[in-house]
Amino acid sequence: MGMELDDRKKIILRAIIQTYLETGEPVGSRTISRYTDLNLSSATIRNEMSDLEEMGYIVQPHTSAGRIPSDKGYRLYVNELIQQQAQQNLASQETSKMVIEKTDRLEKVLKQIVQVLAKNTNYATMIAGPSYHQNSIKFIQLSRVGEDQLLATIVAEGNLVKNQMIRLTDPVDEDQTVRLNMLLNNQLCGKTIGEINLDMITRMKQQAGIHSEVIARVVDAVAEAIQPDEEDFPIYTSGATNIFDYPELADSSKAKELIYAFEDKKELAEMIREADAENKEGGTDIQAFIGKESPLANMQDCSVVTAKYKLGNGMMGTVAIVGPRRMDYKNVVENLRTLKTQMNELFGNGDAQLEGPSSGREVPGSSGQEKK
Amino acid sequence: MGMELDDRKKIILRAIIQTYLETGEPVGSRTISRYTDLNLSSATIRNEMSDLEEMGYIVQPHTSAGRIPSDKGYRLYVNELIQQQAQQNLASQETSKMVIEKTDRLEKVLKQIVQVLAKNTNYATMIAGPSYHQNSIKFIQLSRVGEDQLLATIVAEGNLVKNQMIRLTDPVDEDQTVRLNMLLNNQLCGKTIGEINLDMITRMKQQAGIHSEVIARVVDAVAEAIQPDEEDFPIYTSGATNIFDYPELADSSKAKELIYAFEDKKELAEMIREADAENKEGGTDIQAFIGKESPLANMQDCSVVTAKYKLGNGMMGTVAIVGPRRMDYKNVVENLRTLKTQMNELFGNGDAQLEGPSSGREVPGSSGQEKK
DNA sequence: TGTTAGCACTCTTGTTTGTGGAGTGCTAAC
DNA sequence: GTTAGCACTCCACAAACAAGAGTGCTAACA
Repeated sequence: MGMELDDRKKIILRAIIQTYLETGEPVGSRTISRYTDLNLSSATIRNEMSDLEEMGYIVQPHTSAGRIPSDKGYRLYVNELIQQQAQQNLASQETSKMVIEKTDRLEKVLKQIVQVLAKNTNYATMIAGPSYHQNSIKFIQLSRVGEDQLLATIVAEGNLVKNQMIRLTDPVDEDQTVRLNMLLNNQLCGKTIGEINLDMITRMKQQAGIHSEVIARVVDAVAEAIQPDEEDFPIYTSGATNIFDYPELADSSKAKELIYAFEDKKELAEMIREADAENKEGGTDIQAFIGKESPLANMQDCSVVTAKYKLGNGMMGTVAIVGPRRMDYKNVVENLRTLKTQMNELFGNGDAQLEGPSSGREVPGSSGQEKK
Repeated sequence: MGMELDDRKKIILRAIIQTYLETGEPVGSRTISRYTDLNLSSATIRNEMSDLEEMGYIVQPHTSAGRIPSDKGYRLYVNELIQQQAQQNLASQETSKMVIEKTDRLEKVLKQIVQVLAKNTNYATMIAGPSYHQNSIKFIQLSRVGEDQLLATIVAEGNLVKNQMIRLTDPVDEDQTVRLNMLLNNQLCGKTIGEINLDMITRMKQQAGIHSEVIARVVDAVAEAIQPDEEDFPIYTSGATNIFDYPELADSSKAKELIYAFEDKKELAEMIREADAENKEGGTDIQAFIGKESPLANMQDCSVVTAKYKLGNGMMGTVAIVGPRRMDYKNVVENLRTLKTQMNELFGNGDAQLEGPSSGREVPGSSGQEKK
């Protein structure tokens, strides 16, 4: 019995998958017989398909229907695709129609990315910005806003900015503010946010001595500001409604769950984390989760393709594209690859060219011109 | 012919509407005959319904089906509802299960509001935060980040904070920075952001004299930071997926448009603006847009109920609830009313109790305790 | 004059039934 | 190993049908 996956079977499998991706309907032996240049009759194809089914690469929705690819079949196809692409990754990039405008606000870049990807692929896209957590603090500016109010402005590597209002029980004067400012800077500058732990904070409180009450509050506030909270993992999405274009996802119950995930974003953050975790072991930067492999329960009927990108200043972002199982993997992978080169062009050459957002978003960036 | 809307007709109409709101299905004469305590036979009801239809308060989906309320019918019902509620608005408020936690970050309050409303009503909700535009500038802090970089931190009334990175062509020293800082503060403090126009900016550039090149860039940057941009109208949404629970909105094409509006938010901003515009003329603070009255083309099949709230520091926010035509107006209006009292409790007593977000969102607020 | 019972009629909704088509598996011939 | 042929299966779609809900109208009634 011809039970190994010889070349002919591969060709047929690929033909089945490609046809199915285009039409979305189970594909029969006759179609393949014409579609390929193998010059085989439908009967022969039928035999091969029977084998392919037994091997688990394709399935029949019901007897006497055509075949559709199984997750295993997609897997094979996608793996090949990713490897192929990796080799000739310079060839097709020039043909890309992706345009990421230069801008100096990270937030805007991220929004653009998801929008462009959503438009190019017609799937739902998302991107997770860099986590504030791994950046080190550049400096802290303490300003008196009123008698008993201070504003702490914390600037981290990559020009991420966070603001924190501090309301005090007792008034402070300008002098104290300056001293506090120095103390904070001495202790915290250069440390990464992850490094700043409770130990350090209590030590600072002790060193404070005289105004220990005031400083306790200030230090606490600053500590809170830089603690990674839910907002620390900013996520932008675009094209969530694209899923309505794919009938297999558009029925109310599934669509509701998917859309909810894109609205809520907490689940998405979870997904990104899981995807990143798996990505570490694997070598490639592009990762595909097909059907049941999907990291999220809601997305068992979808495929998710993720990729990691440099965002300047050593920050990394992860982008994910969510579509139906029968997504156009080729197009998706191509888009992700061209995005990669674009990002390298934008951020590859060394130093900061854009400001990071505060806590990931929404703080206006520079109007400074980029050095071209 | 009994062509004026006498009391009995009103009762029947109300009964029809209420029943329809509950069941979602056309309601027949027999149902009303039992449901009301009028003790009338279905035949009589039929006659009355025939009249009501001729008057335009109800319609028949097809011959020999029950009746459903028309927009005009809803209008009457809702108007009554709003007025009734306005009178007895103290009675039922205690029974509310709405809980807005005290917190000192405006952003979080807004998020909470939409979430609670979405949960209580099971409709899609949104809130537009205060526009930065009408607030006046409290002070500006200019900090040197590097040789050729400045960070401008702009604090406005209500403790809205904006950050703006400024990249310069030439380096500046500490001394210049301080002088620039003073100039900016002298000129801009106390002005509302709306007041700061091009005139003022060019005047400042002239006054600058010596480092006019540097100051031009700084002033421009600050000006840009406080210009109302798209982000100036922050909108939070929740429960967009609730619309899937209402079959009349859940079919793909309509759902797609609605969900898209909630994802994109630009359209929502537009809607809020229109609603606010209409709200000015009308006296009441709660406004209902029923079916075709809806301010957005996408929402012609929905009803939208909006309300305005104080958010402290004289800021106003507008909240909107979007559901099917047959939404539970009573519950919605009740929820909006209790929200109103809650907000008054939280923000009614005078001064700033929370920090505003930068550009409306995402800047960490104070950990300072509220004075209770 | 307003109210009610009765009845024929209409329209929707759900179910059943039947038919065409696409596709398969198998067998036998090449 | 490949292919033609054929019987069989199953879905998708349409037509036919029955049940139910509700109406409008007419005629009787208080």
